[in-house]
Amino acid sequence: MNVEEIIKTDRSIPLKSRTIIHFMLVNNKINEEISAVLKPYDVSLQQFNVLRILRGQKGRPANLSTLNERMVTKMSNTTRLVDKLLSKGYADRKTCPSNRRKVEITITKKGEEELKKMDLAMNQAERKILQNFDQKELEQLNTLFNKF
Amino acid sequence: MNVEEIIKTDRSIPLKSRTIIHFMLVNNKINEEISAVLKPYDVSLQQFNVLRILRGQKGRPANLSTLNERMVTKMSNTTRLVDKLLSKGYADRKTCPSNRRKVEITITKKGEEELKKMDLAMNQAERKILQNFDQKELEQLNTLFNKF
DNA sequence: TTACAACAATTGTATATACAAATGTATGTG
DNA sequence: CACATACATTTGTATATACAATTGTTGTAA
Repeated sequence: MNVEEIIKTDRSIPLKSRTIIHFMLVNNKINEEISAVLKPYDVSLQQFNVLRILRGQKGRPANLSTLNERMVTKMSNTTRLVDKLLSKGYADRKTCPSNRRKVEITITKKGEEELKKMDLAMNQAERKILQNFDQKELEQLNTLFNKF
Repeated sequence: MNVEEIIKTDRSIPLKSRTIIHFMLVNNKINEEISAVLKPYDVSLQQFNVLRILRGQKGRPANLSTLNERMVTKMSNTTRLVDKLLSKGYADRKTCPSNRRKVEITITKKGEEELKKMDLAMNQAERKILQNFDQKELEQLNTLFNKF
Protein backbone atom coordinates (compact mmCIF):
# COMPACT_ATOMS: atom_id res chain seq x y z
CA MET A 1 0.00 0.00 0.00
CA ASN A 2 1.69 3.19 -1.19
CA VAL A 3 0.02 6.31 0.15
CA GLU A 4 1.22 8.78 -2.48
CA GLU A 5 0.22 6.49 -5.29
CA ILE A 6 -3.25 5.82 -3.93
CA ILE A 7 -4.15 9.45 -3.47
CA LYS A 8 -2.31 10.34 -6.68
CA THR A 9 -0.07 13.04 -5.33
CA ASP A 10 3.50 13.81 -6.30
CA ARG A 11 4.39 16.10 -3.43
CA SER A 12 5.94 14.67 -0.25
CA ILE A 13 3.69 14.54 2.79
CA PRO A 14 4.92 15.45 6.31
CA LEU A 15 5.35 12.32 8.40
CA LYS A 16 2.54 13.05 10.86
CA SER A 17 0.04 13.89 8.15
CA ARG A 18 1.18 10.89 6.19
CA THR A 19 0.64 8.64 9.18
CA ILE A 20 -2.93 9.85 9.63
CA ILE A 21 -3.72 9.48 5.93
CA HIS A 22 -2.11 6.07 5.91
CA PHE A 23 -4.23 5.08 8.87
CA MET A 24 -7.39 6.19 7.06
CA LEU A 25 -6.49 4.22 3.96
CA VAL A 26 -6.03 1.11 6.06
CA ASN A 27 -9.35 1.85 7.72
CA ASN A 28 -11.09 1.98 4.37
CA LYS A 29 -9.61 -1.35 3.43
CA ILE A 30 -10.65 -2.98 6.69
CA ASN A 31 -14.16 -1.61 6.40
CA GLU A 32 -14.55 -2.84 2.86
CA GLU A 33 -13.39 -6.30 3.82
CA ILE A 34 -15.66 -6.53 6.82
CA SER A 35 -18.74 -5.08 5.12
CA ALA A 36 -18.21 -7.60 2.35
CA VAL A 37 -18.24 -10.63 4.63
CA LEU A 38 -21.17 -9.35 6.69
CA LYS A 39 -23.24 -8.40 3.66
CA PRO A 40 -24.74 -11.90 3.10
CA TYR A 41 -26.12 -11.76 6.64
CA ASP A 42 -27.62 -8.31 6.10
CA VAL A 43 -26.15 -6.83 9.28
CA SER A 44 -23.88 -3.85 9.77
CA LEU A 45 -20.69 -4.08 11.79
CA GLN A 46 -22.46 -2.32 14.64
CA GLN A 47 -25.34 -4.77 14.60
CA PHE A 48 -22.90 -7.66 14.58
CA ASN A 49 -21.14 -6.11 17.56
CA VAL A 50 -24.40 -5.86 19.49
CA LEU A 51 -25.27 -9.47 18.71
CA ARG A 52 -21.93 -10.58 20.11
CA ILE A 53 -22.47 -8.55 23.26
CA LEU A 54 -25.90 -10.09 23.68
CA ARG A 55 -24.49 -13.58 23.33
CA GLY A 56 -21.77 -12.72 25.83
CA GLN A 57 -24.52 -12.02 28.34
CA LYS A 58 -25.29 -15.75 28.43
CA GLY A 59 -29.02 -15.35 28.87
CA ARG A 60 -28.86 -12.34 31.16
CA PRO A 61 -30.76 -9.60 29.32
CA ALA A 62 -28.96 -6.37 28.48
CA ASN A 63 -30.38 -2.88 28.48
CA LEU A 64 -29.49 -0.10 26.09
CA SER A 65 -26.96 1.65 28.28
CA THR A 66 -25.09 -1.61 28.84
CA LEU A 67 -24.95 -2.21 25.12
CA ASN A 68 -23.71 1.28 24.49
CA GLU A 69 -21.06 0.92 27.13
CA ARG A 70 -19.65 -2.23 25.59
CA MET A 71 -19.83 -1.38 21.93
CA VAL A 72 -16.55 -0.86 20.12
CA THR A 73 -17.96 2.19 18.42
CA LYS A 74 -20.38 4.02 20.65
CA MET A 75 -23.54 5.12 18.91
CA SER A 76 -25.92 7.91 19.64
CA ASN A 77 -28.86 5.76 18.77
CA THR A 78 -28.81 2.22 19.99
CA THR A 79 -32.61 2.09 20.04
CA ARG A 80 -32.84 2.10 16.30
CA LEU A 81 -29.90 -0.25 15.96
CA VAL A 82 -31.73 -2.77 18.11
CA ASP A 83 -34.90 -2.12 16.07
CA LYS A 84 -33.06 -3.54 13.09
CA LEU A 85 -32.10 -6.66 14.98
CA LEU A 86 -35.70 -7.14 16.13
CA SER A 87 -37.07 -6.80 12.61
CA LYS A 88 -34.68 -9.53 11.49
CA GLY A 89 -35.74 -11.76 14.34
CA TYR A 90 -32.20 -11.80 15.76
CA ALA A 91 -33.09 -10.14 19.06
CA ASP A 92 -35.94 -9.76 21.47
CA ARG A 93 -36.94 -6.70 23.51
CA LYS A 94 -39.27 -6.25 26.45
CA THR A 95 -39.54 -3.67 29.17
CA CYS A 96 -37.81 -4.57 32.40
CA PRO A 97 -40.43 -5.62 35.00
CA SER A 98 -38.47 -4.30 37.98
CA ASN A 99 -37.77 -0.91 36.39
CA ARG A 100 -40.05 0.06 33.58
CA ARG A 101 -37.71 2.77 32.34
CA LYS A 102 -35.33 0.06 31.32
CA VAL A 103 -35.59 -2.46 28.55
CA GLU A 104 -34.44 -6.07 28.41
CA ILE A 105 -32.76 -7.12 25.21
CA THR A 106 -31.81 -10.73 24.48
CA ILE A 107 -30.52 -12.64 21.50
CA THR A 108 -32.93 -15.12 19.92
CA LYS A 109 -32.23 -18.70 18.92
CA LYS A 110 -32.20 -17.58 15.30
CA GLY A 111 -29.84 -14.74 16.21
CA GLU A 112 -27.41 -17.18 17.80
CA GLU A 113 -27.49 -19.48 14.82
CA GLU A 114 -26.82 -16.68 12.36
CA LEU A 115 -24.16 -15.22 14.63
CA LYS A 116 -22.29 -18.50 14.54
CA LYS A 117 -22.05 -18.23 10.77
CA MET A 118 -21.08 -14.56 10.96
CA ASP A 119 -18.27 -15.44 13.35
CA LEU A 120 -16.76 -17.78 10.79
CA ALA A 121 -17.05 -15.10 8.12
CA MET A 122 -15.46 -12.54 10.41
CA ASN A 123 -12.57 -14.84 11.25
CA GLN A 124 -12.00 -15.24 7.57
CA ALA A 125 -11.98 -11.48 7.08
CA GLU A 126 -9.58 -10.99 9.97
CA ARG A 127 -7.21 -13.57 8.59
CA LYS A 128 -7.36 -11.97 5.17
CA ILE A 129 -6.84 -8.44 6.47
CA LEU A 130 -3.88 -9.49 8.58
CA GLN A 131 -2.44 -12.12 6.29
CA ASN A 132 0.89 -10.31 5.89
CA PHE A 133 1.51 -10.00 9.63
CA ASP A 134 3.33 -12.46 11.82
CA GLN A 135 2.80 -12.81 15.57
CA LYS A 136 5.58 -10.35 16.43
CA GLU A 137 4.28 -7.68 14.08
CA LEU A 138 0.76 -7.99 15.45
CA GLU A 139 2.12 -7.45 18.92
CA GLN A 140 4.08 -4.47 17.66
CA LEU A 141 0.89 -3.02 16.20
CA ASN A 142 -0.96 -3.46 19.47
CA THR A 143 1.87 -1.84 21.37
CA LEU A 144 1.91 1.14 19.05
CA PHE A 145 -1.89 1.45 19.16
CA ASN A 146 -1.63 1.70 22.92
CA LYS A 147 0.15 5.00 22.47
CA PHE A 148 -2.83 6.66 20.84
CA MET B 1 -5.68 2.78 25.72
CA ASN B 2 -6.66 -0.63 27.09
CA VAL B 3 -8.93 -2.54 24.73
CA GLU B 4 -10.50 -4.90 27.26
CA GLU B 5 -11.26 -2.06 29.63
CA ILE B 6 -12.83 0.14 26.99
CA ILE B 7 -15.19 -2.51 25.69
CA LYS B 8 -15.73 -3.78 29.23
CA THR B 9 -14.93 -7.41 28.67
CA ASP B 10 -13.16 -9.82 30.97
CA ARG B 11 -12.48 -12.59 28.50
CA SER B 12 -9.21 -12.62 26.56
CA ILE B 13 -9.45 -11.74 22.88
CA PRO B 14 -7.49 -13.62 20.17
CA LEU B 15 -4.61 -11.49 18.92
CA LYS B 16 -5.95 -10.96 15.41
CA SER B 17 -9.41 -9.98 16.61
CA ARG B 18 -7.85 -7.81 19.24
CA THR B 19 -5.75 -6.03 16.66
CA ILE B 20 -8.79 -5.22 14.53
CA ILE B 21 -10.78 -4.01 17.52
CA HIS B 22 -7.83 -1.98 18.71
CA PHE B 23 -7.55 -0.44 15.28
CA MET B 24 -11.22 0.54 15.37
CA LEU B 25 -10.89 2.13 18.78
CA VAL B 26 -7.99 4.21 17.52
CA ASN B 27 -10.06 5.12 14.49
CA ASN B 28 -12.87 6.39 16.71
CA LYS B 29 -10.44 8.53 18.63
CA ILE B 30 -8.90 10.01 15.50
CA ASN B 31 -12.31 10.76 14.03
CA GLU B 32 -13.48 12.47 17.18
CA GLU B 33 -10.39 14.64 17.30
CA ILE B 34 -10.61 15.61 13.65
CA SER B 35 -14.36 16.25 13.64
CA ALA B 36 -13.86 18.46 16.67
CA VAL B 37 -11.28 20.72 15.04
CA LEU B 38 -13.18 20.92 11.75
CA LYS B 39 -16.53 21.61 13.40
CA PRO B 40 -16.02 25.39 13.70
CA TYR B 41 -15.55 25.55 9.94
CA ASP B 42 -18.68 23.52 9.30
CA VAL B 43 -17.01 21.08 6.92
CA SER B 44 -16.72 17.32 7.10
CA LEU B 45 -13.40 15.56 6.73
CA GLN B 46 -14.38 14.62 3.20
CA GLN B 47 -15.20 18.19 2.28
CA PHE B 48 -11.90 19.32 3.75
CA ASN B 49 -10.14 16.70 1.67
CA VAL B 50 -11.80 17.94 -1.52
CA LEU B 51 -10.87 21.54 -0.73
CA ARG B 52 -7.24 20.52 -0.36
CA ILE B 53 -7.32 18.66 -3.66
CA LEU B 54 -8.82 21.72 -5.35
CA ARG B 55 -6.10 23.94 -3.94
CA GLY B 56 -3.49 21.44 -5.08
CA GLN B 57 -4.75 21.96 -8.61
CA LYS B 58 -3.31 25.49 -8.54
CA GLY B 59 -6.02 27.06 -10.64
CA ARG B 60 -6.50 24.13 -12.98
CA PRO B 61 -10.13 23.09 -12.55
CA ALA B 62 -10.91 19.54 -11.44
CA ASN B 63 -13.78 17.37 -12.51
CA LEU B 64 -15.66 14.90 -10.36
CA SER B 65 -13.80 11.81 -11.43
CA THR B 66 -10.46 13.47 -10.69
CA LEU B 67 -11.66 14.41 -7.23
CA ASN B 68 -12.89 10.92 -6.58
CA GLU B 69 -9.62 9.45 -7.73
CA ARG B 70 -7.60 11.57 -5.34
CA MET B 71 -9.78 11.45 -2.27
CA VAL B 72 -8.44 9.53 0.70
CA THR B 73 -11.84 7.95 1.21
CA LYS B 74 -13.58 7.38 -2.10
CA MET B 75 -17.22 8.34 -2.06
CA SER B 76 -20.11 7.17 -4.14
CA ASN B 77 -21.51 10.65 -4.35
CA THR B 78 -19.05 13.42 -4.95
CA THR B 79 -21.72 15.52 -6.66
CA ARG B 80 -23.53 16.15 -3.40
CA LEU B 81 -20.30 16.62 -1.52
CA VAL B 82 -19.37 19.41 -3.91
CA ASP B 83 -22.91 20.81 -3.56
CA LYS B 84 -22.12 21.43 0.07
CA LEU B 85 -18.94 23.29 -0.78
CA LEU B 86 -20.82 25.42 -3.30
CA SER B 87 -23.53 26.35 -0.84
CA LYS B 88 -20.85 27.53 1.56
CA GLY B 89 -19.19 29.56 -1.15
CA TYR B 90 -15.99 27.55 -0.85
CA ALA B 91 -16.03 26.16 -4.38
CA ASP B 92 -17.29 27.02 -7.83
CA ARG B 93 -18.71 24.71 -10.49
CA LYS B 94 -19.35 25.14 -14.20
CA THR B 95 -19.73 22.74 -17.07
CA CYS B 96 -16.55 22.16 -19.05
CA PRO B 97 -16.77 24.04 -22.37
CA SER B 98 -14.70 21.49 -24.30
CA ASN B 99 -16.69 18.50 -23.06
CA ARG B 100 -20.09 19.27 -21.70
CA ARG B 101 -20.38 15.96 -19.91
CA LYS B 102 -17.67 17.12 -17.59
CA VAL B 103 -17.74 19.76 -14.93
CA GLU B 104 -15.08 22.21 -13.83
CA ILE B 105 -14.70 22.64 -10.11
CA THR B 106 -12.44 25.25 -8.57
CA ILE B 107 -11.80 26.60 -5.11
CA THR B 108 -12.92 30.16 -4.43
CA LYS B 109 -10.98 32.94 -2.75
CA LYS B 110 -13.15 32.46 0.33
CA GLY B 111 -12.51 28.72 0.19
CA GLU B 112 -8.77 29.25 0.16
CA GLU B 113 -8.91 31.64 3.08
CA GLU B 114 -10.97 29.27 5.20
CA LEU B 115 -8.82 26.34 4.15
CA LYS B 116 -5.75 28.12 5.48
CA LYS B 117 -7.37 28.26 8.91
CA MET B 118 -8.52 24.66 8.67
CA ASP B 119 -4.96 23.60 7.89
CA LEU B 120 -3.75 25.11 11.13
CA ALA B 121 -6.53 23.36 13.04
CA MET B 122 -5.74 20.06 11.36
CA ASN B 123 -2.05 20.36 12.18
CA GLN B 124 -3.04 20.90 15.76
CA ALA B 125 -5.21 17.78 15.67
CA GLU B 126 -2.47 15.71 14.10
CA ARG B 127 0.02 16.81 16.71
CA LYS B 128 -2.43 16.00 19.48
CA ILE B 129 -3.34 12.60 18.07
CA LEU B 130 0.29 11.65 17.63
CA GLN B 131 1.72 13.40 20.66
CA ASN B 132 3.01 10.16 22.20
CA PHE B 133 4.93 9.07 19.12
CA ASP B 134 8.52 9.88 18.30
CA GLN B 135 9.96 9.94 14.79
CA LYS B 136 11.06 6.33 14.91
CA GLU B 137 7.68 5.07 16.08
CA LEU B 138 5.90 7.01 13.37
CA GLU B 139 8.12 5.38 10.79
CA GLN B 140 7.41 2.01 12.38
CA LEU B 141 3.68 2.66 12.09
CA ASN B 142 4.00 3.57 8.43
CA THR B 143 6.04 0.47 7.76
CA LEU B 144 3.47 -1.74 9.43
CA PHE B 145 0.58 0.00 7.64
CA ASN B 146 2.29 -0.85 4.38
CA LYS B 147 1.63 -4.49 5.12
CA PHE B 148 -2.13 -4.10 5.04
C1' DT C 1 -48.24 13.82 49.09
C1' DT C 2 -46.61 16.62 45.80
C1' DA C 3 -43.00 18.58 43.29
C1' DC C 4 -38.73 18.07 41.23
C1' DA C 5 -34.57 16.12 39.58
C1' DA C 6 -32.35 12.12 37.54
C1' DC C 7 -32.67 8.37 34.64
C1' DA C 8 -33.59 5.34 30.37
C1' DA C 9 -35.31 5.03 26.22
C1' DT C 10 -37.68 6.86 22.21
C1' DT C 11 -38.76 10.13 18.61
C1' DG C 12 -37.86 13.99 15.41
C1' DT C 13 -34.90 16.01 12.37
C1' DA C 14 -30.81 16.75 9.73
C1' DT C 15 -26.88 15.15 7.48
C1' DA C 16 -23.86 11.54 5.50
C1' DT C 17 -23.17 7.72 2.69
C1' DA C 18 -24.24 3.67 -0.50
C1' DC C 19 -26.13 1.95 -4.50
C1' DA C 20 -28.92 1.89 -8.57
C1' DA C 21 -31.27 4.17 -12.16
C1' DA C 22 -31.67 8.00 -15.10
C1' DT C 23 -29.99 11.96 -17.81
C1' DG C 24 -27.33 14.15 -21.08
C1' DT C 25 -23.18 14.13 -23.96
C1' DA C 26 -19.56 12.28 -26.87
C1' DT C 27 -17.59 8.74 -29.80
C1' DG C 28 -17.20 4.95 -32.95
C1' DT C 29 -19.28 1.74 -36.50
C1' DG C 30 -22.14 0.19 -40.16
C1' DC D 1 -26.43 9.78 -40.90
C1' DA D 2 -28.52 6.48 -37.50
C1' DC D 3 -27.54 3.70 -33.98
C1' DA D 4 -25.33 1.64 -30.14
C1' DT D 5 -22.03 2.16 -26.66
C1' DA D 6 -19.26 4.46 -23.33
C1' DC D 7 -18.68 8.27 -20.43
C1' DA D 8 -19.57 11.88 -16.62
C1' DT D 9 -22.63 13.52 -13.72
C1' DT D 10 -27.00 13.85 -11.43
C1' DT D 11 -31.09 12.16 -9.16
C1' DG D 12 -33.87 8.88 -6.39
C1' DT D 13 -34.08 6.07 -2.65
C1' DA D 14 -32.69 3.63 1.40
C1' DT D 15 -29.95 3.22 5.34
C1' DA D 16 -26.74 4.93 8.91
C1' DT D 17 -25.47 8.15 12.23
C1' DA D 18 -25.50 12.55 15.13
C1' DC D 19 -27.73 15.53 18.08
C1' DA D 20 -31.59 17.58 20.48
C1' DA D 21 -36.04 17.35 22.34
C1' DT D 22 -39.55 14.54 24.31
C1' DT D 23 -41.77 10.87 26.89
C1' DG D 24 -42.37 8.04 30.62
C1' DT D 25 -40.57 6.26 35.05
C1' DT D 26 -38.32 6.28 39.46
C1' DG D 27 -36.40 8.16 43.58
C1' DT D 28 -36.29 11.72 46.94
C1' DA D 29 -36.74 15.84 49.63
C1' DA D 30 -39.87 19.38 51.41
